[in-house]
Amino acid sequence: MARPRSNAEIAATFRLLADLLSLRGESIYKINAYRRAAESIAALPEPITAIRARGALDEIPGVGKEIALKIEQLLDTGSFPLLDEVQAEFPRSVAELLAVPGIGPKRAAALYKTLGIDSKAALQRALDEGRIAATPGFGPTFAERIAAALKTLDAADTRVPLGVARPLALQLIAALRERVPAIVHIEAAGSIRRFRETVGDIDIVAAAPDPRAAVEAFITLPQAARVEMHGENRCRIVLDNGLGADLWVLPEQHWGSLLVHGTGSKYHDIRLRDLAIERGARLSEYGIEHNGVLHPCASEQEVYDFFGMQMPPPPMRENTGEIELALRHRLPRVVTVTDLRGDMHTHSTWSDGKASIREMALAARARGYEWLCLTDHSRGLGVANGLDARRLREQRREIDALNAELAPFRVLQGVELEVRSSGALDLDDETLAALDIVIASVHSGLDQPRAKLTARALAAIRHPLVDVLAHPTGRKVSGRPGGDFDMDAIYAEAARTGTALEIDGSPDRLDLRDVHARAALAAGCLLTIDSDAHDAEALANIEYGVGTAQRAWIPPDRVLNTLPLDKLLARLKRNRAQRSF
DNA sequence: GCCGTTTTCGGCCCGACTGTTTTCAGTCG
Repeated sequence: MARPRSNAEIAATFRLLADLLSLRGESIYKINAYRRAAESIAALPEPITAIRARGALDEIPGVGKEIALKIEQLLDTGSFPLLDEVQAEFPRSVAELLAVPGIGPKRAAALYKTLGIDSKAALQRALDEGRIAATPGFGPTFAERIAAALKTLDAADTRVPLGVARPLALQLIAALRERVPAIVHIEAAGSIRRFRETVGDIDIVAAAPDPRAAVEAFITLPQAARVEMHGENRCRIVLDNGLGADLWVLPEQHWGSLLVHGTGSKYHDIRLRDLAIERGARLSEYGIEHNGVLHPCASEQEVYDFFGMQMPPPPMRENTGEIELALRHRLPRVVTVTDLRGDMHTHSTWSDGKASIREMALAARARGYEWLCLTDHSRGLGVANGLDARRLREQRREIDALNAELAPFRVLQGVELEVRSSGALDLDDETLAALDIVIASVHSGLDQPRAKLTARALAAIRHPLVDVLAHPTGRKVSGRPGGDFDMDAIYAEAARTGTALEIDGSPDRLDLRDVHARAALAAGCLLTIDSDAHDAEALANIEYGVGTAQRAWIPPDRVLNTLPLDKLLARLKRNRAQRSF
């Protein structure tokens, strides 16, 4: 490997080291120390090179003298003695075996030493040749299980987008509720509840008087292509698409501790259990054991109350500093769905939406909004039936009539304005000035070089009639990486001009993503959280945007669409007036 | 290897499931 520089690369090196040491049978505590340091480094908000320059490496949680030294050697020379030594013992590709479910360090080391299996590919070959089934200590049962695991590993190679996993989870929950009416609580936990943009498997937790009955019902659901394991209160099925789904069920009095445990993250959870130990107690999904007595926790609040700390919203539970702040009662208040007074980015049948303006407005009002910005595409996006100046004037008449009828609810007329490949805006200033709000989008030419692409975004941000830059990077969760923008330049210019940056809640976009939104917040930017809905139902996608904003610790006073109508209009007007043509 | 509201030594998250285990190791979340 080239010399690691980035936090992610340094973290990956320590993960690899931990894996290789586990093959060697090194102390689990030493291995866990390296793993903890790796996770800690991966979650750092600033480049590790900057921390090193400050001489503050050992201030990183889980990094002491030894690991700090190894980090320095890694940065300077690309390796360190222990890494070289253990790699001489086990080729790094042997670590691939650990990713196969059912193979841990002991079996991986045995496979390498007895059969010379040094990679996932070699494992597959050995299985095909029947060498594993024939080896004492492994046998046909093990070989079968591993072969099946390898197949699903390849099929469901990576994590699936949140926008795919969450609806599946909600379906499973509805189906199970129907079959087991005695279920008291049930929720999608894990990375779904934390609104991570991709999901490794579905975690569902439930409270019911008879856990076993719920487990039995779950494993016989038609959605279960395969049952991987099941016991008294836990089970795991595999869905048709290869995604795993775990269910944990306990009686109602344990619901709170079970939900905390199921929500994670793993490292948040471990940190809580450490806190319990410091107080002479033990925390598990059953509750808190203190002086030999188990105190079940029926609500999450009870768990956090035991530690005298605030309860972080699930998207903040990543052990990236939230626990320390919660202990000091200094957790920032983050924006919630109920803080939002309206949606700033929606479409109708006037461009490529599926619902009329009236349908969108009624659905928005039913959500409890005070206002809705209708932002159909501008003419340049021909595929979306974009609007020109004449059609915008026609649309204004329809909106005015609707507003007369729906008052005090208000539909604001806006546009999602194309920023052309040349950098020019798609409509003239006179047309834009007549609109209530303008959000600008870079849809085309996302493969342009960094300088040109960034210049387009900056031109839009600087334009006095542009209020919001929509989905700023253009990335898609399911694959498209997004344009090579200079994000720091975009944050700086947006902060300077007061142009808001969007967190687009459409689950395939989530753009800005969590880390970008956090950086934008730090740079002093104003944000919007939008659904980008193309039909009435999709207005609910705002929840994904709010989840992403919570992951970025965005407070409500930095989100434009928490403003009531009069303040929003005044804010837009004032911002336009302050920026001269 | 790291760390400290009992500690600079002696701990290190916790419980469930699987397999072939006749009392527990390995793996997982």
